[in-house]
Order: sequence, then C-alpha cells, then structure tokens
Amino acid sequence: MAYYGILLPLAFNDVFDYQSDNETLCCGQLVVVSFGREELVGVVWKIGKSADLDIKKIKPIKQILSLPKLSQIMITFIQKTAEYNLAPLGLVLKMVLGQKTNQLPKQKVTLYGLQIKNENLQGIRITTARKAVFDLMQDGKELEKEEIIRETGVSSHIISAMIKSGFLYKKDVLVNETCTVQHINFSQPACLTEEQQKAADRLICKVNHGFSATLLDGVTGSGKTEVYFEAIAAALLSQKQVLVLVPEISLTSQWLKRFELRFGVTPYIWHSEVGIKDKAQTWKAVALNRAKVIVGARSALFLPFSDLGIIVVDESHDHSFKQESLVTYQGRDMAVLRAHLEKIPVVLSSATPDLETIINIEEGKYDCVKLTKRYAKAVLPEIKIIDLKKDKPVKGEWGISFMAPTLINAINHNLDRHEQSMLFLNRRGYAPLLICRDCGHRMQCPHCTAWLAEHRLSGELICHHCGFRMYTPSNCPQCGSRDGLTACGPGVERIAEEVKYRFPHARTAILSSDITTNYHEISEIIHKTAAKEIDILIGTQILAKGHNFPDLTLVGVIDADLGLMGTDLRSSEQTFQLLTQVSGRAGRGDKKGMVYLQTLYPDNLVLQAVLEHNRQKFIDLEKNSRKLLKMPPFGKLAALIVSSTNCKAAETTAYALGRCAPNTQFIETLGPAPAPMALLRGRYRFRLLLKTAKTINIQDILKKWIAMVPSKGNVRIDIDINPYSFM
DNA sequence: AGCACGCCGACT
DNA sequence: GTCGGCGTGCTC
Repeated sequence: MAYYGILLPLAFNDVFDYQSDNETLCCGQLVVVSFGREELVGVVWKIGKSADLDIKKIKPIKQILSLPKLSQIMITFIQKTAEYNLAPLGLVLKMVLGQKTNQLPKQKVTLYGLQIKNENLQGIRITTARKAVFDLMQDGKELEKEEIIRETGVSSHIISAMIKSGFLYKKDVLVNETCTVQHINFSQPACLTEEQQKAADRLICKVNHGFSATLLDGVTGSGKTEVYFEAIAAALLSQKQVLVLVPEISLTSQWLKRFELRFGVTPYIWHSEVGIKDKAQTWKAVALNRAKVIVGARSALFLPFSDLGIIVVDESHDHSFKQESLVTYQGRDMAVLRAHLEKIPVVLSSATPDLETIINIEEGKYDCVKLTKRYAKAVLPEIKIIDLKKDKPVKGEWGISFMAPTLINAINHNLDRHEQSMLFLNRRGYAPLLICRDCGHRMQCPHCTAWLAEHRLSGELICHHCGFRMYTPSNCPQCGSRDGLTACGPGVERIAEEVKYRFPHARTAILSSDITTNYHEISEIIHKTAAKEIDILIGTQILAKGHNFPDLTLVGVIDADLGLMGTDLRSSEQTFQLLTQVSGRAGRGDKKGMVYLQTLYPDNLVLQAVLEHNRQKFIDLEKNSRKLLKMPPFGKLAALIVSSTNCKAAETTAYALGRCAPNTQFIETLGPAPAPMALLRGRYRFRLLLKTAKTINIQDILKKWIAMVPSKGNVRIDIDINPYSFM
C-alpha cells in the first residue's frame, strides 16, 4: 500500500492524500478519486503522505487513467503559472484539465439495433416511419439515435416507441478512439514577397533551436499571417505540434480558410464556445500527439501538448489575452513562459505591439522581425481628423446626428463609387445611458456602479458589467414622466439608425458582440462584406481584428476620444492600438483607403501619432510617462480587490490591509479606496495598488502582506499581477 | 467550489 | 413547535 498526494482541480494550494495498491505511480499521472461526495480527476503531485492524518480517513485512488501523464514541463508550467499570478495550484490545474469530463475515459455512446428480423414482421402494424427504420437497420447495423433520425427522417419519438414495443434494443458502448493523426499537406507552396520571405526565413531558423521569443512586427495588411505560416510549416515538417493563440473573437472562418489553403487541413479549435464533446476529443488528441495544429483563445495555452514545436501569438497586443477572472494571467506572457520551459520558439505577431514587448526587444530579450510594406499594391490609408467643434453634425428629422458633414460626404462618395465603408464605435447598444428629461433620474444597474445601456433592438436596458437586464420602462421610474426618458449618447445601434435615414438605399449590417452572438453569425456578416453584399458595415471592436476586405476604402471612427480620458494605465495605449488597427482595415486592396477620426480634441498627441502613422512618436510619449510614474514595464504593479456582499466587511479588511502596507524605498502602496466599480455583481469592492521596483519579488511581498490580515469567510481578496483594467 | 452543520428569526 | 435564512468550516 502506497500513499500519494493528489492535486485536485479546485481552489486549493496543496494536495490531498490518497492510497493505492499500486506502488509505482509517478508524478503527473491522471487519476480518479472521490472527494467529498463528488468524483474528480486529479493528478499525482507528490509521492508519499503529505498530511498528518488518521489513516482511516485516507480514501483509495479509484482509477488510474490510461492517458499520458502530465510531463515534467507541464508540472513546472502549472507551478510557475500559479506562483507568478498568485493563484491556487488547483485552479491552474483546472485550466489544464479543462472540462471535468475531458479525461474521463468511458465516454458512452448509446447504440440502437434491430431486435427482430424483417422477415418476421407478420402481424405487426407497420407504419411508413417504422418501415424506414426496419429497412435501414435490417442488416444488423447498430447506430446512434441521431444517425437513425438523419438517415430516415423519423422523429426520436418513434424510436422510443419502437424500443418500448421491443422492436429495437439499445446498448451502451464505450466510445472507440477513432481520432487519427492529422495529416498535413505541404504541397501548397507559399506565395511571398521578397520582404515576407526574408522575414519567414528568419523565423524558420528559430524552429528546432531551443527557446526564442520574436516579435513579428508588421504594419496592418503586410501579411504577417502568411509569414508565420512558414514558421509553422517548418515545425510541422519536423513532426512537432503547433499552437496558435488568437484573440477571442478573431478566430474567423477567414483565418481558417487561409490556413486550410496553405496546409490542406483544418486545425483543432479551442475556445469557450466549443462544445464539451469536441473539447474532450481535442484534449485527448493533443495529449496523445494526434492533433498537430491547434488554434485557440488564451485557454488553449494550458492544453497538455506532448511534443510542442512552436507557439504563435497572433495580434499579441490584444487585451483579450489577459484573463481577468478566476486565475488572472496575461496569456502572452504565459505563452513566453511555456515556450521557455518547452525550449521552443514563440512568435508574437502584431502591428501595434505593447510597450512591454518593445522594451523586451530594446533590452535584447526578444528578437524582432519587421515587415514594412503592405501586401501587393496596397498602401497605408490616409488618416484625417474631423474636429467636431468646427465640423458639427447637423440634426436630422430623426433627431440628433453623430456624424460630421465631412464624413457623410465621404460615405456618399464611396457609395457612388460602389466601394465599401465601415463605421466604428466601440460602444454596444443604442445608447450608453437613459436620463429623464423631467427629473434628471438616470437608469442605473442595481448590482453595479454603472449606467444601464439602452438596447433598442431587444427593447431592454442592459448592464454591460454584470449582464443585468430589464425591459425599457415607458415611464420614468422616479417621477413617472411619460416621455421623459431620453437616450443619451450613441451606441452602434443608434449609428445604424442614422445611417438608415441618411443612406436609405445602402445595404448595411451591424457587427457587435451582443447582436451577433455566435461565430456563425459573425462569419456570415464577414463573408457578406467580403463578397461586397454590404455597403456600410457598422460595428464595435470586433471590426478591428484582422479582417481583410479589399474593397473597403473608408473607415469612419465615430468617437476617437472614447478611451483617451481613461484613468487606466493602458487606456492611451489601447486607444492607439485600436485606432491603428481599425484604420488598418481601410485600403487593403489596390485602392487607397481613407480614414476619418471624429474628435473633440484634435490636438491630442495620441491622435496625432495615429494620424501620422507614427508609432515611434506614440511609444516615446508613452515610455516617458510610464517611466516617470515607475509603471510597468519600468516597475511592477499589482492590484488587490477586496470584495464582499457586505460593504462594511469589505471595508474593514481593506483598511486592515492598508494599515499594514509594506511601504519602503522600493515599495509603494496606494489605497484602499472604493474601486472604480465600487459595486460589481452585487459585491462591494475596495482597491489597493502595490507598486514596486523591478528588482523586487512582488509575489513574495503580496503573500506576506495578505497573510497579515485575518481572512474572513465573506471577504475575498483578488490579486491581479500587472492589471490591465483598473476597474 | 460545493455541501453540511448549526444557530437564530418568522409563521402554521 | 417547525421551516429556512446564510455564516462557518471541511473535504484526503
């Protein structure tokens, strides 16, 4: 009898002891154990007993899974990820194991077969539907319910009835692992420009040569994707697995098509919307080294690759690589960590790299490969600023206008020439706020410090932070005024409304994450746009991501100031990136693009940098301001959010933390203060910030600091290393 | 995270 | 007298 410390996918930092007759288990092996009243997949983490515990309480390991064990690299990756982000080990393991059922071996399939032969049908009432089933299955076939339905068109009701009357039998079978090794087709040659080929060659050199981090730095439309495809090809040629991380929303069928065209194979896909059945298959295929290419959102980074050869982080500047809930981590950084442990190259691809990456290049930690020219005949678009104070929108018969005459003229011009236009506003819904004209009442979320946004298409008011929704009231809830409630400010729906009035004959579409909720709908609009079935595309930041519309020649940014006033450390960087990316959608074909930025602050330096396509100007600006404030990447930063459903309890803990703040020459703390979102999802929140010199181990400081205040059940302390959102 | 245990207020 | 609120602590 041997004892093992098992790490479970729950919010614990330590193992639980279990016993087994098998004395030869090793660390990393996947096992099934019962925990409390549930059954869990865990991992052998320590050999021997860890806790001083009554032997009678130690339960047996129920089952040892016949899947490959987690590699030493994987174990180290879990440890380092937990350590760096101050997350419980178990929660990081949970990200690795993914869906609870992924690893459970017995995935049952229920098969149906015919109980009686066709020739023995005398005396049985036989309907056409039943006949169809008999005909289909007479040669002893055993099929799944869905297959029978698909083949015969009968309803599942009829199958149930046939089982009841004994015509069909049903049996459960363990699913057979049919998944085979992905076959890559290398016969499709790449078609690259000279500059692209040079860049590709430099990336290819890194494959099979240990760890390296490289920024693939190319202007929008320079064909970065085709370039990193060549590095992928090199890794695949040496039989290695490939991981491509993409921002959440940009995994479009457009990207997949390009991939399939080059490699003749569909990559395995991993993101939150993939169903659990597919996820389970992908997980196993990755672990068994049958899946060679995986493309996914940040969570794909935690898949148990057995022979990874390269990681590509596409649009690496994108903020969606930063996970903010449960375990907070920066996917881009964790990708570099994993590549380091796996001793493989990681390629960060972006037209607007973040300051962290740029500093890493300047310090010689990362390499940089540049692409300076747009693909084929395309040139960078011309960007113009519209000063909304001088070029005022003119009110129309539908109400207030949000588009300056200059922009409207440009769109009209574009419609005449049958070229496409895109209007960008990073705000969902119809209006961000409803205010009562009679009493001044503003519609606020009951669970958050936030206004409710009006969504006119669904007739609802929605909180964009917690998802609270209610039907839009007809009367003001405070003063009862019948038509006092007035939409304040624009959202994409409102822009679409104005577009409909102004350009009644144009074919328009809205692309916004709440209207087009799934990948299918998004893909459809993208395809329609690419096929020139849309004249004016209106949307939120989904539009900024790598889409390629050759006939799109005009981009109008409705509110370029959105985000400029943010209190956030990264808000100006994000604005610069977003505006550059959005502008980059224009003029990707052989016609020159035109971009208009509507603003109230035409002299703003960030806008000026966008206007001049002058990234260096922006970077210098940003570098100086962060250096001055000793903010990342020139110092380290962590945010602590103390939250509770009980306001007093959260406040008490927050102030207790404040009183024992570890201030020194190199460590500075701020707060506590009510968090910018003082109430979120029904929890009262206080925030503290910890800023240290680069040489300080900020994790150690945090651990010691938090240990100084007694933990209370109701109060939660969330730690965010290198916070992106200051909310 | 679940889930049970347990200690107080409301109500048949 | 019981039903049920959720604060506290445990799960090998």
